[in-house]
Amino acid sequence: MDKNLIIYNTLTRKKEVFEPLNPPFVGIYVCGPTVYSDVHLGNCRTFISFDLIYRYLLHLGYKVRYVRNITDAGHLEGDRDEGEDKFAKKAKLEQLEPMEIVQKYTLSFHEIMSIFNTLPPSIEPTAIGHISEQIEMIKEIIKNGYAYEKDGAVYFDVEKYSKAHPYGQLTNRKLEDLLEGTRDLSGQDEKKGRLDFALWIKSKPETLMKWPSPWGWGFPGWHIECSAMSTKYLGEQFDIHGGGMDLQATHHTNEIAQSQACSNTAPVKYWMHTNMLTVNGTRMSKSAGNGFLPGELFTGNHPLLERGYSPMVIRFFMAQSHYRSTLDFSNEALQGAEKGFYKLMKAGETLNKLTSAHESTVNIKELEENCYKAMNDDFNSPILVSHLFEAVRIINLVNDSKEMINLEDLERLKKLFKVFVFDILGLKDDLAKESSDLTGNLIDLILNLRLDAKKNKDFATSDKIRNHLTDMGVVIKDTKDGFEWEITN
RNA sequence: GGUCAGUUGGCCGAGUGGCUAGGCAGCGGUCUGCAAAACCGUUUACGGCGGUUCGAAUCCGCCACCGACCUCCA
Repeated sequence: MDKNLIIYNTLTRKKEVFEPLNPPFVGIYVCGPTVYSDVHLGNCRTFISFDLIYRYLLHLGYKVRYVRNITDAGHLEGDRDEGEDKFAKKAKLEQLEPMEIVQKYTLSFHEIMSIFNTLPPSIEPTAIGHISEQIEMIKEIIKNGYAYEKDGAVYFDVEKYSKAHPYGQLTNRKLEDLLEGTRDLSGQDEKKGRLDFALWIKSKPETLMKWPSPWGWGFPGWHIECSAMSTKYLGEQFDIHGGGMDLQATHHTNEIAQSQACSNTAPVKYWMHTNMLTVNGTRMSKSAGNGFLPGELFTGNHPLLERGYSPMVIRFFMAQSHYRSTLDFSNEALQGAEKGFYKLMKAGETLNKLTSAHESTVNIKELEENCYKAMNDDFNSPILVSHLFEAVRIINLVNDSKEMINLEDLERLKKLFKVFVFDILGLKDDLAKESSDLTGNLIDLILNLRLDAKKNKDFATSDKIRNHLTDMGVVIKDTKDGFEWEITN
């Protein structure tokens, strides 16, 4: 098997051969959700993308430690160390304790992730659970001279840091450009430099979520949690750090600076960023009113949705685009994906019924190589999907006796289908075919009566039965000397 | 204004300096009592204008449009 995995590294803006720091171990950290409201569908895309990456790394035989955090404290509105705490605001709004907010949305996040059939991460640390680690890291950064305390708050000194290390490398920006863009500091601001960001924020008397620190009561800044937790579980240097593209400029840039300032090493070898989700061409966002929640997408209960789409259809839809491209949601696109997905699932069923011949007229080995080639090229799932439809074509042709397959190839094809469709793409067949024995027996009985009618050329009766059953969601397919049926919806 | 992406056929979406991804939809056909499913065939697209090249949708430049982040505003 070709293990020549290539990953696009945001840091270098190039595709690079993936070489883990300590093979066969791979450490991967993905910025998780801030659990102050229902998980955004864009977040889901990021986590589904990294689920695919995680699954493929596992399939290649790596011993992967996948860390995805839960942000449950310290995330202020506007990401600029000012404004209200997201949890406190929501708590006030819903008349709950901040920790009730955290619990509520953590649970719903896990539920949605499980519905999308994502594997749970190896470790899912929370910011609140790692306050002391964050404090220790801040102390170290102060000791190294890259942070300063001011009236119970601690800020990172970006300008000083940038003299020793490149600061904006993740977005290819120079410090001067960044400085140019910021406005003058207002008089009461405690920051020395315009670009400085908070590592520790002093609490106000009314702040509910606060902890003691060497600088008094307060809470950690948003960026420090990821640096502290990734260091704790993956070490000062680890292989892959991922997240949405919107985190690249600020959050990840500051993460690099913090870790570098603390332990004097670049924390991450490969930075990976997933692209945004759009709806009818524009970015999905709450303010634009074009965002829907995962639940609304499943049920179709949203003005922009003609109807609901199953979680696996959505997962398949996402797999049909590359993680670094924007993906556009529209009813037309989703319905197209739905057709394709069930075609793929049906082929999987057909595959299990195929019989082998003495020789093969199809090339399964080549197909398999193509599948690996696609995934090895920066996890190119759309190309993989296109090859899987080649598999679908082969399956159907063999089923129609238009091609032949020998036992060895058939086993290879079955394995390929299972590995790529279910293990790697993380899909599962969700066709509603659970029916009681009674229902099944009744349908068989009715269809046998219809078969009799057909034999007597009583097509009026046979069509009447078929039409009625079709209306009830039972799809009938006549075969040479009998029938097949399945229940849809 | 700055930085970075992108603009592909009816829709969604890959990709590559020459060998026409794939899915959905459409059309024609095979099969079928008729259907459905499946299969076969079919519609040859790469924002505009220049340039490099034997050859560019693919490389370069300019322009237009769209998006993200920063800024602004909240």
